Amino acid sequence: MKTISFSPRVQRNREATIQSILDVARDIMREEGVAALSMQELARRMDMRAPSLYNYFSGKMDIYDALFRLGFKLWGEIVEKVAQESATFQDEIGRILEDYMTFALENPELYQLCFERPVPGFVPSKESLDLSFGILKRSRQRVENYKREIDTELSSEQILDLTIAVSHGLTALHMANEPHLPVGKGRFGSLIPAARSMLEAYLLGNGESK
Amino acid sequence: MKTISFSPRVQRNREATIQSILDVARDIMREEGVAALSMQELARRMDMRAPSLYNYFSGKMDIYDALFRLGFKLWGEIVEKVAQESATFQDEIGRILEDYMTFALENPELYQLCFERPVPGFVPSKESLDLSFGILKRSRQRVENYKREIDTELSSEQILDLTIAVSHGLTALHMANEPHLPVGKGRFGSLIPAARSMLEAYLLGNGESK
DNA sequence: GTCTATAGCTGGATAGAC
DNA sequence: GTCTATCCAGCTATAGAC
Repeated sequence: MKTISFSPRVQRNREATIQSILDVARDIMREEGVAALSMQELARRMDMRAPSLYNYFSGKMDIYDALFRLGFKLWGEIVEKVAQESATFQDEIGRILEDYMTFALENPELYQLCFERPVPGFVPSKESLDLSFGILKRSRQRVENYKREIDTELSSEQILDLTIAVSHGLTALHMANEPHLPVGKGRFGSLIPAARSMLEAYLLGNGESK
Repeated sequence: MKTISFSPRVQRNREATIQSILDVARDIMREEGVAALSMQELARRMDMRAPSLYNYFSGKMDIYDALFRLGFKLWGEIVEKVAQESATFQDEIGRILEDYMTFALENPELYQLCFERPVPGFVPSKESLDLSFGILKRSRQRVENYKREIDTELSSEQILDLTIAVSHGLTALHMANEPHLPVGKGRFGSLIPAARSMLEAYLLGNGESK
């Protein structure tokens, strides 16, 4: 009887609580839709009252913003890993096509929050936008380095944007139509090899097929 | 003094009122976000009380469903027009890339409702889904007819889906990043000619550039 | 067909006790 | 840091008078 009872939620410290809030928020967004997050439901699942959440975040938009940053942090790590592990431009295109869809499948709520605009009224903070823009800039730099082996009139920005557009098109349609199927399967997921061949052929003047 | 005063809204008949409700609903969705439509705001702008709307629609989801059908009706008309006016498969690909983005720019709220999933809880009725699937089937039939001039191992379904994915990728990113710019302009809008060349080269084995 | 009234609920956020 | 209490607002939808 030396201590009073503990809430089931881990209470170690402030950072752990913040982490837990973000995790639970992601659960809600995944289950009920990104735009359906509510402070009350979040508090309910945290075994808290809603006002307590305001000790950790200044409001709902602040939570969205933190998750927006988390999404780009995770995506940025994937991009860096792809860059390190790719020997050729072809490899890198193929990996990006696949890893973009994998990211969306594993983190659908972050994918939607970061790459679509499902929440009326949510505008990422400047700090968050800077983070996402930094990833874009590093990618442009990488394409610039590959530029000598690329046979096209397109600028390195255009090469990158075209690759992003193809990746996004396949992934967005996969998520909208067959989000239950894994990477590589389904109407759009199965088109990754074709999309890769298409981009390679167009950017490298190499007609080699899948 | 034979008649009492008229509401400013056109009262000719039921059909005109329904039309007007849908128009005003689109205004709201465009201004405040697709998911932000509300019966009260809708009634306010119609100079009605909210309960009166229920004489025309069974609820908010019924309005979304009507607009979903309208979106695919308009899009279907565009696809038919493109089909009629295109002499070659190349023409048709180029027109679709451009007209898909034009449709999104001119009807952003219908585009989002039909091709993204921004409204938690909205599921199109079977009737509406049948309409959208009919457009897809006719498009597949058209690609099948072109198949003889296409040099690829892809099925006609895959050819169509790859074209759709590229169109959607460019358009979705254009709408998310630079919706104020017209077709053909901006980071992604300006990539339409490149995307067209890429698809042509891949599907027709024709390296001819833009 | 339109209205008033209202049920019934959910939400974001704050004040202030402890 | 957490709570109770509360404000204030919004919403969908229905009942029933006219």
